Amino acid sequence: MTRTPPITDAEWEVMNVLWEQSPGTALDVAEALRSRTDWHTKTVKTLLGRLVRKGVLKFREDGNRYLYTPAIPRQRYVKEESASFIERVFGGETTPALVHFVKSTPLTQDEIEELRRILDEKQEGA
Amino acid sequence: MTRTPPITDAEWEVMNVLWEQSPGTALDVAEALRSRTDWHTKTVKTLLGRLVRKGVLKFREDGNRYLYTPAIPRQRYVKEESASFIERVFGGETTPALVHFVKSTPLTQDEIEELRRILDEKQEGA
DNA sequence: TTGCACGGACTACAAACGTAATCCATACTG
DNA sequence: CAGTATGGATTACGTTTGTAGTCCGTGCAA
Repeated sequence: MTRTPPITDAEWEVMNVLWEQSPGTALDVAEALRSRTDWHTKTVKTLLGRLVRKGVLKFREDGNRYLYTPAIPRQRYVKEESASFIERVFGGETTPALVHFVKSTPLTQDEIEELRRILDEKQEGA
Repeated sequence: MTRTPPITDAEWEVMNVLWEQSPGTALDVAEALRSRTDWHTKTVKTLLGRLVRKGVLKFREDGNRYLYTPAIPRQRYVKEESASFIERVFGGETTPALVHFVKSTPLTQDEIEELRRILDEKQEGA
């Protein structure tokens, strides 16, 4: 369980594409991002290269291009990023953070039900 | 409602001190941070200066030094930072984010109760 | 009264970032 | 076969960030 290398905002965009669907070529990623960003393909390639160097992406050759695949599961990053976010914004206090989110997120009836179920499960587990 | 200027990790540390208690001198802040960081006082002053330039902090003179006070409420930043975090990590989907947090946060009985109450309130509001 | 300690202003400076452009090999187009 | 488009590798470059250091004025200690 080597430490996960920190990734930047721009790199998150790229990873989100590949976590969603992989493997993918540089062009695949660039096109997927075209709707959200206006990055030049070159820019995307730079980011892919940096991610490979960091060990967050792997690739295998396919003819003359690379097929990229995440080397670290999204889950790991979600966990870390969440922790560092809560640390920064809520001083590490997860419960206040949670309360804040529940209060400030608009929820449908169904979603409220779902959250209740989850709370029930937690209560049993404990 | 002018846009809130982005603040960095280091700047958050400083702001957290002053949001907690203000006004405060540079030395106050530096000392409050001493437990969490090992920043030189000069470093803290640089950060204070940057925050003032960004308009996130105000100050008034008090003899030969400044008394700093937040110019933007913590609440605004919590909201923004939360939004950008969720955008990045959960692609803007707040409900999955919420579910993730509820599932992954260890909660006491009381906290579970509290969250249930909050859900009840939301349900009534709707 | 002399000098230093502390305050803020300004300057420094390497690493990380965002955002490409250039270089070079090769594959495809005509 | 010539020229061009494409792919990755390398290089670029201004800005932001973390982390101070230097400069200069002044109030306090001796």
